[in-house]
Amino acid sequence: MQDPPVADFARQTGLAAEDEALLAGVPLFSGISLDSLRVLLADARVCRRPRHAMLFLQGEPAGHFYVVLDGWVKLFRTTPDGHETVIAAIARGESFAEAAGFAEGVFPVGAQVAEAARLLVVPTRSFTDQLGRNPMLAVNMLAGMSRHLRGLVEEIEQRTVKSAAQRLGAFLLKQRSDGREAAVIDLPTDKGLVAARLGMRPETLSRALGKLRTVGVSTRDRRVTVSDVGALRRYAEGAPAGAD
Amino acid sequence: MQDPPVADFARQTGLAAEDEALLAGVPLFSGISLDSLRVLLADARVCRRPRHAMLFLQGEPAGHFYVVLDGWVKLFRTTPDGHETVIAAIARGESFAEAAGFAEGVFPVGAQVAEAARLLVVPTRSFTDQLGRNPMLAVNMLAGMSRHLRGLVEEIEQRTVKSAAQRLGAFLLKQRSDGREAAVIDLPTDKGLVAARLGMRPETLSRALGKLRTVGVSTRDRRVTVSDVGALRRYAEGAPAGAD
DNA sequence: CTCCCGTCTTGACCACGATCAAGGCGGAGA
DNA sequence: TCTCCGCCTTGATCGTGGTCAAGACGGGAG
Repeated sequence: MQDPPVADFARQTGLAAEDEALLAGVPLFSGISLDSLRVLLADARVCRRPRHAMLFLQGEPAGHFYVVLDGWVKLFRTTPDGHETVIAAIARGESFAEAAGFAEGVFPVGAQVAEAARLLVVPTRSFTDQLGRNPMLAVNMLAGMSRHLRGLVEEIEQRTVKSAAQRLGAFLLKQRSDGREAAVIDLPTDKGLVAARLGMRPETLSRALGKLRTVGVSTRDRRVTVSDVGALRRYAEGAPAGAD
Repeated sequence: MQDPPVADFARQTGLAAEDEALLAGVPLFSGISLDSLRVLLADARVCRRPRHAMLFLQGEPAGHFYVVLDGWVKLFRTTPDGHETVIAAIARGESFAEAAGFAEGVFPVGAQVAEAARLLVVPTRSFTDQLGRNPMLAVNMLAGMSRHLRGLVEEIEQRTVKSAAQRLGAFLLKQRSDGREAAVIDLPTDKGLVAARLGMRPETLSRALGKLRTVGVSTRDRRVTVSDVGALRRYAEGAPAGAD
């Protein structure tokens, strides 16, 4: 008997074939081969959750972490005075509560589905067990994480050097799934969430969309159409005072 | 024969006893026991470098990473037009070029000693070898890193919500080594470097120091005196429009 | 001592995005 | 159909920090 074939892995976890490509692209798993990933995620399971479903509450004990296969998840913190502030908006292909993946503890934030989601749920225990059994796997993850760390920090620091419109442009380019010159992007639930994700107020997002109209970006409700991807990319990467 | 005694470790690496406490506090090593740390750093060596010494150049092949035991190190990037921009200022108790610790490659930035430094140099190869031999060690490092990651991202995001003066206040509080109510802090080399570290221009640092004068912070050259640590802490943590 | 140069400070100005406030639009319910 | 109540947009204003520019201060060399 060999290791269980790939088909078994898919059946057990509930992962579709195209999900594997997505998983390989998750920052947390960069630097890990597809085969290793199958081992690592042997005990993971796919689950579906409707909009507004609560995944976990702030302060709840954590025994697993998540990868978003589809949809959007909102992380929020409830302040002492009962006010709710959005910490992050997690998109398809991203993981969250990863810290819970290595050491059990409590979730530092709450999580709610913002747009009907398919999630991969990974139990902490089996995950670290597998890591412990495959030393080089852990080292590769460390390599991937520290590489990712640098990129993340750089990106966040660009918040000061790039304008709101440029950040929005970069966000749209990243969302666009196909590679064609014209693209249509559907924003998650409400624009307020997108604004939170980009670290700006809804009003500013509105104005930023207005500025992008000059480089061929049009909006109808929450459907955004990019007529010239190249122009948008040039705008997003250019100097802050670019095509204005 | 047992494992080599602690004294041997100290003699081989050149680490002083008080350095170990510092190392245990390095974010990269959080979540690792002191004993494990000794194993992990068996091949590391302490070296001293005078001010202005170049540690490595941008694009140079990387075979090791650093921990600052004393002094300051400046990371910079040389732009195509020959201009030099400061990426970060690394203080005592922090590591840099850590990405090089897990996977060999080239240094993405240059590094120069800004204030006469004692450095721990850790060779990549032996470091990953040890990690591979001690699986749970790698898992613990992953736990520590992802914990640290969250804190780092949060801190950087506060750049937008905290004022320049507040960030400076938090910086001063972190620098202060003793715990008394009044404290004296010596800034590294030039104030321009401190400004870079805090993500602001030198002019803004100057004005921020001016604002802190109202909460009992006085400056002479690069010696900063905090007369009331509690007041400063209240200011740094309070609302942006606090005691102004 | 004087000159020079780099660092630090201070001032004036400006751009960006947050905030406050008012209106537009669309969907749900009676 | 009309009303109500979200969300979204648009306008006006303001605070913060970056930029440009001009002086102050201090140390080193001649």
